[in-house]
Amino acid sequence: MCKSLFDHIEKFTTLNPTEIDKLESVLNLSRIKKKEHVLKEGQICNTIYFVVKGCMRQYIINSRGTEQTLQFAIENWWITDYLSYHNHVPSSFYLQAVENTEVIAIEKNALEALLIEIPSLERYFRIVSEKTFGAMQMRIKYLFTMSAEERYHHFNDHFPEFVQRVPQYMIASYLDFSAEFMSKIRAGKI
Amino acid sequence: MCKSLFDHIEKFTTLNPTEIDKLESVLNLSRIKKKEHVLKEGQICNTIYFVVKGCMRQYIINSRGTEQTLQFAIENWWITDYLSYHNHVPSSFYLQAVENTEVIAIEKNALEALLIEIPSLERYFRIVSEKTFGAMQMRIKYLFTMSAEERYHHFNDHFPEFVQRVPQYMIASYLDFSAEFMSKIRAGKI
DNA sequence: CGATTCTTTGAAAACAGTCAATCTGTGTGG
DNA sequence: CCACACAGATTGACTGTTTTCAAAGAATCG
Repeated sequence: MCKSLFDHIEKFTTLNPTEIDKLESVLNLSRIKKKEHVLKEGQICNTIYFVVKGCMRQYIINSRGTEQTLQFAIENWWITDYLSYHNHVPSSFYLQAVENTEVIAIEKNALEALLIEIPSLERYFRIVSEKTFGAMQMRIKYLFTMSAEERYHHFNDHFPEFVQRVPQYMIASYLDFSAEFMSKIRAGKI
Repeated sequence: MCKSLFDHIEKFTTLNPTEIDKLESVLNLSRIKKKEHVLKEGQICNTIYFVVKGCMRQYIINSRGTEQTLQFAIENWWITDYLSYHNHVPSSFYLQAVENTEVIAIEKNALEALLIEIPSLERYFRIVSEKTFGAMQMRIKYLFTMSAEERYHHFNDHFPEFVQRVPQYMIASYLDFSAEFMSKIRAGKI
């Protein structure tokens, strides 16, 4: 069901029935199995994804062969590699389902054409992008100013349900410390 | 002169003469002296800034009283605190001129009204925001995967002129290490 | 169950920070 | 034009946080 997307759009702008129809025609509802990838390093990203249900993540594999999660997307978040998407260059990232996930996928060509046709939709994506950017600025602030332990507690306090939901090693790398260290923080051994 | 902004807009979309006039009417050209602030922590950010000439930075003061630069904006970049701007909450950041800087400032109210009027402009800001977001994703990747020394060399290789232009302690904090450590890297003592 | 996948533990080591002192350069006022 | 003040850069000794590695212990899933 695409209702959650339309509800989300309603928060920022309005679409008339014709516009809704047009938008609906470019949406591809898709189920991604846990651990399945929708993008791998080296591929060009031509799609943006809206999470209807479940959880996606963006990660890289570092020089020691360990996965590091850079971003999560849960219900009502968009996720893609915007650099690859806009510049048509190979991606540096993996996009993977953390759980069995339902997404709405939109292809770049179809979307870009539609955005020119529907200013309200352009507006929606502008606002969402700017807000996400604001969240990213705060994320960098936290990474820069808090110790590993502080980052863990802060995240745990703000997203307790999320911490239950995904494997610890993904949270650890998202907060930029090792899975072992997170385990020690949790055990109160720090 | 606002030519640089119009040139930048031309890269992504086109405005007709009427639209250019309307846009021009909301632009405030302003000179910011080196070290002068356009936003301080606790204030609500109602303005976005386009750097015509010079350099601005976003920074915070950490718990030990040290400034940490989170973002730079040089010629043709936009800078603001998007969280404060969109949610109308007190900012966590300082926005300051690194050099004597010419900016084009636009007030939120005027801009948001204009964006509804001029879809092409909405389009411009959407694309710029998404591209900046893509750059931020890469920045986080570098922060996560490279050692302090690697980050320094990488930055130095990609932006040698910029490293000359701003104080080292700002670069150091932008790359998330101490000024002292940067000094040691430069001296080859690492 | 049996096989992964994920988490925990402890010891040793590395990386980078802190602090305090010194050095360098640059712009300003006398 | 000099002297001084101040901002920025460097240095070394010490400290501490976090990583790495390896091994063992839970938990989950077909």
